[in-house]
Amino acid sequence: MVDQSRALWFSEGMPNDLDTVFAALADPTRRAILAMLLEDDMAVTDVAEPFEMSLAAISKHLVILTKAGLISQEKRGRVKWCKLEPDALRAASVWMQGFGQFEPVNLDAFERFLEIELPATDDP
Amino acid sequence: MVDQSRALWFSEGMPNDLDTVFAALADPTRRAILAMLLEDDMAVTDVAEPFEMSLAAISKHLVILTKAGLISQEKRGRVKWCKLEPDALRAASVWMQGFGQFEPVNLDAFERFLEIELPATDDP
DNA sequence: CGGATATTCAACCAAATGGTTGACCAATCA
DNA sequence: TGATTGGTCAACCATTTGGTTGAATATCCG
Repeated sequence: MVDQSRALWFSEGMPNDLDTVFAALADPTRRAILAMLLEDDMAVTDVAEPFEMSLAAISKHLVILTKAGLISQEKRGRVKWCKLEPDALRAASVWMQGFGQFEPVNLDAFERFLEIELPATDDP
Repeated sequence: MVDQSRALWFSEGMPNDLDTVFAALADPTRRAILAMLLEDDMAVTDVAEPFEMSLAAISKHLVILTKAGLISQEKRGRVKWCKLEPDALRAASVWMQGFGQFEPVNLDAFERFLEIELPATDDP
C-alpha cells in the first residue's frame, strides 16, 4: 500500500515554486540565456543579440526567469543588467537528486555534457 | 564579450529532451505521481486514486511522464503498471548542477525538504 | 533641445496545455 | 455468456504560452 499523503502535499496548496522553476527551465531559449549568463552578467540587448527572435520576446523570457528567481535584473542608467542567481536551482536540484540518488556531479561532468551537446560551432 | 555559440547549441536543432523532462516536472500533479512511484510500482487506477481529477486526465499525465522517460509502463493482464525510471533525471540533474555547483546533496537533505513542504497530513 | 538607444507595454495571434465527458476496447469473473 | 473492471480514445473547452508588431517610456549624448 502506498502513502497517498505524498500526492496531496505536492499537488495542493499555494503554487509551488518548483512549478515556476521547472517551467522556466523547460524552454530551450531560457536555458540558453542561463548558459550565457553563466559566463558574465549581461544587458538585455546583449542577451537578445544571438537569438533570432524579437527583443520583446527575449524581454518576456527574462521576466519569466526573474519570477522563477533564476536571474535578477538591476537597472543602471538606461540599461538593465541580468545576473544569474543559481541558488534558485537548489530546491529543484535537491528534489531531483532525491529521485536519482546520483553520485555527486562535478563540473567536469557538466563540461563533458556541454561538449557532447555542442554542434561544431568552432569551425563556422 | 560573451560566447554566443552557447546560445545557439541550446536553442537550435532537434527538440532537446531536456525540454521534455523539465516540462514534465513543471506540473505538480506529475511530480506527485513521481513521488508516489518512488515508494512502489503502481497500477494506473491506484495512481489516480488520491487525485481529484478524472482517470483520463491522470492517464494523460502518465503518457507525458512516459514520453519524458521518467516512468515506464508495462501492461500485465488488464492492469498497466507504472515504474519510476530515475535515470531520465540524470541529464537534467547534471545540467542544473553545472549552474549551482552545489555541494553534493544527500538523501538527508531530501528528507528534510519533504518534511518542510509536507502540510500536516498526520492529523487530518 | 532633439535624436538615438534601451527596454517595456499592449494588443493580437497560433499553438500547446490541462482538464472534462462519453464512447470504446480488453481482460476478468461469476 | 454477460456484467464488471482497467484503461484509452476522441471531441471538446478554457487558459496559458511563446511569439509578433507598433507605440510608449526612459535615459543618454551632442
